[in-house]
Amino acid sequence: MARFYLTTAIDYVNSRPHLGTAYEKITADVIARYKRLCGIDTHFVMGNDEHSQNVFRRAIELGLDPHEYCNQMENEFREVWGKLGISFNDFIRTTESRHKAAVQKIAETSFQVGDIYEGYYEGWYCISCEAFKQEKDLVEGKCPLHAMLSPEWIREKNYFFKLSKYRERLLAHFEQNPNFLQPSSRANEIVQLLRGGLEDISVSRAGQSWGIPLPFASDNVVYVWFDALINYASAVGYGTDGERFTSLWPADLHIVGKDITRFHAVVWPAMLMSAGLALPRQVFGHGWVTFGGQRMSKSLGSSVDPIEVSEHFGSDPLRLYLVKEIVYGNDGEFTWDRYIERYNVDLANNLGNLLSRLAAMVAKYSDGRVSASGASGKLPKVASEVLIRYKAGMEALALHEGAAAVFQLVDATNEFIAETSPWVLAKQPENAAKLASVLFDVAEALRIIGVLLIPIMPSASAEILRRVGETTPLHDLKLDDDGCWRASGSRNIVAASPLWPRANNPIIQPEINESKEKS
RNA sequence: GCCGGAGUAGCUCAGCCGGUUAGAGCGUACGUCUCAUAAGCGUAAGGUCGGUGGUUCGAGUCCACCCUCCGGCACCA
Repeated sequence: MARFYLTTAIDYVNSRPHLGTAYEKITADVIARYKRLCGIDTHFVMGNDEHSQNVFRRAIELGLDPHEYCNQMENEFREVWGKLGISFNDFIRTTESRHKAAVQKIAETSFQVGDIYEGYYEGWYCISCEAFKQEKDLVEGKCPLHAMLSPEWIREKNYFFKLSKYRERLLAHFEQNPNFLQPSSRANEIVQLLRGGLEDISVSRAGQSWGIPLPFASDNVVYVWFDALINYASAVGYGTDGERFTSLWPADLHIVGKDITRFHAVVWPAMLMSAGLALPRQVFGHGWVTFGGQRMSKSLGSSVDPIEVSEHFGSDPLRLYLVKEIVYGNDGEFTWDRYIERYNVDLANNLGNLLSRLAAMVAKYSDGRVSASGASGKLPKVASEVLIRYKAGMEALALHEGAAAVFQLVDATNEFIAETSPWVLAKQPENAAKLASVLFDVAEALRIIGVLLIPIMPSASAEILRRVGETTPLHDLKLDDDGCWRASGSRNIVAASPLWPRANNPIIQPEINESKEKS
């Protein structure tokens, strides 16, 4: 059986996830569910990144043991992902022993082949933070968190990874695998970077307790990327379950934010080369969800709570909005006005209303049941064209195109009803066969719509399929069979209250904090 | 400063390798059906495609310069 291993970036546990973070998980989930719908054995991994001095400090501030703090954050994250319908198969935390084993194994392997060596790292060091600071992070030469103290220029012995050694191999990989990093504009940036040369990177810090010790130098803990990136391997058994690792590695797709594509497209592949492991097949760098024109950020007051959004209409409309309205790979704006607009148009007026129209007509004209009659109108052809466009979009990670294709079938079905006017046919006994055919076609189009929407709106799809009499359980439906027109059988059509009531009253918008004027 | 991206109808955006009257959705105006969630369907108005100058038989689509906005420029997840 074909398999697909998909990951998102693991998240820093500094606060509850905002809509921007949720966007990444939702789009990845759409891909995962799409692959499953295609009958592919899909393994979808997410997780939390817990080793960081910031996390450690935050826990201390709250008077918590860091592990305890991370446990609490895990629960919060899991709760949000659960409410958004994220169907991950595994959730990895970097403090888990399986992760520690993998990091140490890769570090050891890399060390053995001579890719990790002792060196000196220099920089501004804030004593209170117990961490090095970048020049750009300092405000007037001071640590923004501890402005009372002047940072010190410190030279520390730690370990470096020979990133520079892999420059040519990485360049060759980019040349030979033009789809390795998407969107392609990102790949161009990376190639430029590689041509310009690579510097070795520091991969450890001395004198810290919160982290994974280097196996060959236990007074050093592994630093940031050399820890976090390895989650993709540790989650599938590297260092703990070789058989499992062999069956799942390499990853087919890493979904990450565009800001960290470099680490996934340069550092991570180099680490894998050093450890003698295969590279992931593809990395996709998505854009930001902006709010008020700005990237979501708690400190700027430009963040939106995904749970708050989903409490209005449910998680499905939010998922649809994010997938359909934002070109995957580009930035996209979230506004409450536009969100409500799309909800009303796509879901209340078009798809939801279509479902109601069908149910009412079938109840009135056909005793709640539709049967295939042989002759069909234009919908089978439209449906097959839509299926092709849908698949093309999803396969190419143009998720917005896949989603848009489904709604082309919704539109065509509403048009078809207007063109055939079943209410007129119903008054003409001689047109009974025609009427039956029209009603069946509409029901069948809706059934296909329900199937195609499974990855995007899983809960709503289940309800749509129930109402149009699809009896196969959701997880048994397969795109290549059930996404095609079925010109046979008869089905009960369930009449029920509107799936998405029109939102006529404006939502009371949550207070938007004015972003502070930056001086 | 360097590199890259973007600037197309009121709004949000499509426009691949240059080719007939520049597209979609929403919004607006008008018309229309009545099965439906005052939803559906149809028609129309609306754009000198950031600016200037080029290449070309022909440019939103290529080139140069300029203006505006955004991102990246490496140890920050």
